[in-house]
Amino acid sequence: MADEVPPQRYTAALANEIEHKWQDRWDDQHVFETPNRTGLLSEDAHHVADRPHMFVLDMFPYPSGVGLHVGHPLGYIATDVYARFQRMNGFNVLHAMGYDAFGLPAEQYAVQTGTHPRETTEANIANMKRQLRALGLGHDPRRGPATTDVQYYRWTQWIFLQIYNSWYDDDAQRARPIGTLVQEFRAGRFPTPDDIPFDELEDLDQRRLVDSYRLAYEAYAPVNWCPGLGTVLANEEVTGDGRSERGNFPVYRRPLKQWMLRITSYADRLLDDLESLDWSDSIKQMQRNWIGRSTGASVRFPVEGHEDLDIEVFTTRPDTLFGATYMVLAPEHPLVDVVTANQWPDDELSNDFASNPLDAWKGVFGATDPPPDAVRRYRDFAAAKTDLERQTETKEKTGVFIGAFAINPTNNERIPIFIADYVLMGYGTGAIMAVPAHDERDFEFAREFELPIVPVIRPGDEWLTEHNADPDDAATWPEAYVGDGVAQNSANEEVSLDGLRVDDAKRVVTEWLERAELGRPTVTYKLRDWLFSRQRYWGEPFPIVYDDEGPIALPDEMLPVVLPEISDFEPVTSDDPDALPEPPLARAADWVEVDLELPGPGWGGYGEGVHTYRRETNTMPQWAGSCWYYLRYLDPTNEDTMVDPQIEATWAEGTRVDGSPKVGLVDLYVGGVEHAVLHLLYARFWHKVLFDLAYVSTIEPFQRLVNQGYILAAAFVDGRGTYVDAEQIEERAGKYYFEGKEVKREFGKMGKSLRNAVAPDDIYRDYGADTLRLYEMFMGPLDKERPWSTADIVGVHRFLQRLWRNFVDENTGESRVADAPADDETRRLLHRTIDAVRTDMAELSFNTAIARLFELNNHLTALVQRTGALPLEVASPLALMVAPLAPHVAEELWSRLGHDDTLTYESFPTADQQWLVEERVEVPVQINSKVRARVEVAVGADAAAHEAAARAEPRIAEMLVGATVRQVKVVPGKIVNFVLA
RNA sequence: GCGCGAGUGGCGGAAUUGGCAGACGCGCAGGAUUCAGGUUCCUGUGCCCGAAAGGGUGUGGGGGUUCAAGUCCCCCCUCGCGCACCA
Repeated sequence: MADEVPPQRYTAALANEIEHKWQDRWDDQHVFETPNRTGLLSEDAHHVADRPHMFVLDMFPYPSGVGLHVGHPLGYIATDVYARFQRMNGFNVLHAMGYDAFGLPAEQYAVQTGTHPRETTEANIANMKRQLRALGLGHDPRRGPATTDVQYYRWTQWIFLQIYNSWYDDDAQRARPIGTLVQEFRAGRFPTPDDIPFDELEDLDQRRLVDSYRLAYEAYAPVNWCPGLGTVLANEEVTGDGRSERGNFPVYRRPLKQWMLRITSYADRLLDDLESLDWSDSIKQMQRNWIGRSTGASVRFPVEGHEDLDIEVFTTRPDTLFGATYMVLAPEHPLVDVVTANQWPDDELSNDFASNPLDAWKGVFGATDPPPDAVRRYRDFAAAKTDLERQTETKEKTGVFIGAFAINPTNNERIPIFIADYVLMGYGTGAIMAVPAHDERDFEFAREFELPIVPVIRPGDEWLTEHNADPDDAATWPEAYVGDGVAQNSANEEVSLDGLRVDDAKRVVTEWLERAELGRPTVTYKLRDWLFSRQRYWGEPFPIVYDDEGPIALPDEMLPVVLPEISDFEPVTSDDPDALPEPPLARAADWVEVDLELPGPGWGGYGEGVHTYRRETNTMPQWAGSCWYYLRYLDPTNEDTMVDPQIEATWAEGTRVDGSPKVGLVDLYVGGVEHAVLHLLYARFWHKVLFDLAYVSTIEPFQRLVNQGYILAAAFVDGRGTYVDAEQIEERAGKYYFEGKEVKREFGKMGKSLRNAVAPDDIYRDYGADTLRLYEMFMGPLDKERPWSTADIVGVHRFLQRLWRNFVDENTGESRVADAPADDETRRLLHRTIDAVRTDMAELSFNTAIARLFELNNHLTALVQRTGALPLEVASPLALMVAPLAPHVAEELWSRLGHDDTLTYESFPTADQQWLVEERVEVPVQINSKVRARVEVAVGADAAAHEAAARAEPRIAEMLVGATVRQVKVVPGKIVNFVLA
């Protein structure tokens, strides 16, 4: 069998031989080492001095211990094809791969086995590097740091210090060094405690005041505490049903003192600058939703019986203020305890309300006891609900009256105050004015609790007709009216909104609120500050120590703060939500206690002499290292600075796809959609801080983002609902069997959990790496999910075999390429192919580029069979066009054409216009829009010539006999259509 | 519920500005090579009628605009993803 295969056929064995040979050669000759134009790594810059620069980036991987499956490298192959293509277009392309190596799995493995996480991590990185090298990825090996390298995280710590030592100047809309804040205090721009001049404040007060403005600060605030992981988590790491994204443990809201980063100061810029990025609309929309900006007004409602107390609410519908008939506070709102009455109000209610609804307002929680007990009971009820219950439960409104009244400032009506869990403490002010006529939730609540519903916007006639509703009587309404309309019942002595449409009414009422000092225009965000500390071992230590008064930043010279060696890596985990976080580093006693002489700025008196300090024992979250790794790729060996600004500036040059100057540093960033809000938001935030502080010249990190689709694969479930190994499935007559028993087929993301992973090593063995690369690129558009089918691989493998055979005699190994001219038809096809492949590659449309190459190669197969030779003028450009996709075989063919150097830096072929223009073109002829014939006309022929040619076509002529031609439509070069009467 | 995306042969997928639907690949059928299987090469392959010529029909469903619609407009269905009491 195998012995009958021709000795020089392109089989897996030959492919592997070629692949190893070229991978070794690329390394030996440093082919993919990309020089900087200036600074470090610029020794070879003369090669590229005049080349434009391009930065092509992958989301770097976590070096997992289980190794890669074929779904992982999809994006890496795509960026590699693009990077190779652009190198051949004359760009100096930066393409490298680092490792996001801090994180839980290595630490959990360490807990189980005692193996130091560093050891596990390094072994995993080595294995992953081996697997990626086998794919032939053209990475600069000098530029891929691991976030766990001390020389890397030293700069992560340094960036933290920059953030810590900055404050956000809202007027200038940018971060500024903390020193300038002191100047502002001295100049009197910001208030000081008790209006004491800054320099007359106690040192400690100065320090506290300044600390409260920093972009990195400690806060005692409700955070996501996950006892199951033994750590706190960022909002972004908690799933919708209140569990940890990692490990799926329950998460509890608890007030704890933690490090926070002031990302909310950047909310507007993070939102607005999305406009200038070439990202998909869906990712932009996900970021917009996460930031959640809404504009409206905050309004202060006086509270009856509390002269100097107002409750502030936020609303996006200030135009409906006259219709506010009650108020709702979040159950945990701090003013609830102040405002709650001791007794229920008595009959006086019936003076203000048509009937006495007190019993309805008390509901089940206040039925028997006075308001304070009702409040306590309701709070217990609300707190006991998990987030999951809140979600799955029908959104039935619950709540209770707290016995107190606020005053609607527009009309001085008494409005009852409720607490209800449909108002969230975490958004706006944690209190709302309820306008049941024009808000669905308030409407439901009002119906439930028999509260008045006052229409202040007249619904459109269509809505009124449809619901058979009376515009003045909300009792006839089936639901709230939330659309546009004309304001009504909205006038007092100072202001009238009546007759205004919603937008105008908003403006007018907001102006009045400001004049009357009752409120002001306000913008709120869903985005919260970023919880930045974790109770883990395997992360970056903070460059922070404490004295008795609080945190102190270490000076740059004391970096890096190296992670101490300890033996017990285990965080204290528990099922008890009341357990306290306890970081493993706290156990490293000789590391935690440290004697230092700090050259402090003078506040707090910690600058003089050697003192004993305690180190911060929390570590940074995994996102810290991934926030800036792309910057380190630019200047990975620099020991003096994070990145040489001049080097950053050269890589920042360039244009967007549409030719306008780019605002983001990285030209193309490819990665998974799962980072839509986490990594991509955090990295943008850090980049903007670094921009404000003039460490980088770009306002955004990633100009163009492409999310590659997942690779799906068939997965099989047995009768018990367990996934079984997809490799052991037998198919018979459209049914699937595992160990003889029938199983059900599903499709899902390839991976360990569905037991449907395919290892790249198996594919190399059976087909070679070039085949794998080509297959992954041929499966479909990069950004679409696609089902893996090992059976389909033979298609691209056959292409490579045919390609090989067209160049090389399978039996003798001799070249079949001859320096003879190609015929015109072949030339035309070649140049059309070049033209199309160029366009497709530039648009990342690799699947269609490959299809074009198939067509050309199929044509050549017939040609070689007919003539016995492949013309050199076709062979050379073909090898070059294949090179980005299947670089090993292309290099081999190129060298067999007599070239000594790698083709990496050869020019990508350019189509000769002469061979793109056809002399004659075939045009379909339609009768009544159905194609009935085709005619050939000269290119550039006019409409009359087209019509004449069509009429001369025998079949058309026949069909036109005796028919009345009502109209003839001609689009020259495209179509002729006879419209008959 | 809101937002985004997608629905095209047996399968993966192609189709600038509306202008020959199904490129390319898999699979399938037939043929050549072969003792045979496999490989390789050639031919065919949306569906229906037909020996063929040819005809009809066809891009989730329904309507519309147009000489012409996968593409534009309106309504609906299904699937995937994200968000979800955000005031």
